[in-house]
Amino acid sequence: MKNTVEFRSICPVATSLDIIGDKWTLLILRDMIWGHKTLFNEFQQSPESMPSKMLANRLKKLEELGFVSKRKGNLNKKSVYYLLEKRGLDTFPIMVEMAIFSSKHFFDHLGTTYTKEARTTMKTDRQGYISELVTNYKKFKRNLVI
Amino acid sequence: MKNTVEFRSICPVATSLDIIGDKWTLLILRDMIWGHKTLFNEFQQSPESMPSKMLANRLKKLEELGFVSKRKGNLNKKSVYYLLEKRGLDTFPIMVEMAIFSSKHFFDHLGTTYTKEARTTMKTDRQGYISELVTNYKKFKRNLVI
DNA sequence: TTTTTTTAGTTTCATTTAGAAACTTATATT
DNA sequence: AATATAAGTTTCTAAATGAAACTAAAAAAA
Repeated sequence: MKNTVEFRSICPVATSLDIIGDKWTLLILRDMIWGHKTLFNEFQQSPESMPSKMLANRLKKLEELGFVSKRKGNLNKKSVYYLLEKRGLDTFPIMVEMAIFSSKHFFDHLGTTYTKEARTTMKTDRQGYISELVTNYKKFKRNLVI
Repeated sequence: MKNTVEFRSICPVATSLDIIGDKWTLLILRDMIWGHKTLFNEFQQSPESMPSKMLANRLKKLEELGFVSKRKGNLNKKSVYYLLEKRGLDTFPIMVEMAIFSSKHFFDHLGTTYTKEARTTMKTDRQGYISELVTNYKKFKRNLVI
């Protein structure tokens, strides 16, 4: 098992794909940003049912790359909290573009209900939407009692 | 080998990952948009050296999904031209965000030279940058003699 | 016209990665 | 003391990747 990222070229798109180009990595960050999830078993509850082996593997990689940090609970010593760092938050614009793309082109497959206005907000005030969610996350992180 | 995309959930981010969440798919689209590449062997020349099996597999998938179209050459009957359709062009904003992300966070790895001003243009006039490249591609496609 | 080259793939096979499921270890709760 | 919970790890099978050799049709060269 490899533990360092291999860069295939100096292309910025390829470089991003070398890091986040798989089916699971971004879903963890999605759950952190949109769902304020922090615990291993919270990530497991997501509708995509990430296998625990994959989850452990990707959390480790995300930590090594400085996307997230890991904190052992003080109150409950069995809990391990994963929190977003700046680098992790900076993947958010990529995910927003992904959301805009798939709700435009794969609309049928996504639930009509939540797609309609969510997409409108993202498109009409993309930067504002991003900023607000980032601000919210930071507040959540500040107030979190571990 | 599977030939239909399986959607794991109705999350718009997950849905995009189900389609473009791998190390090769977007690189083909990158070469089409930025490099105006159209032929099988042109894609093979890219610095990431995509294996021909992967390339054939991904081109087929991209065609099935309506991201690209395939045209047999008139002039040279042995050439097969791959061209971007609207759906393929619409992945461009995702790639731009990827480029902004990796040139910000993995600067050391990318060549200093081309990173500096390319990133400035993308950030300061993101929408303009996107529109121009899309316009350029459309012009290229219109004028292409097959 | 025969030979060689080019283009666009396909096939084969070894290696790597993914994923399901059962298991483990430390801590917490009853 | 017994049971449950959280966060993983291990094991094993299936699927995807990738290197390399191969193929078929068309074009160019000899």
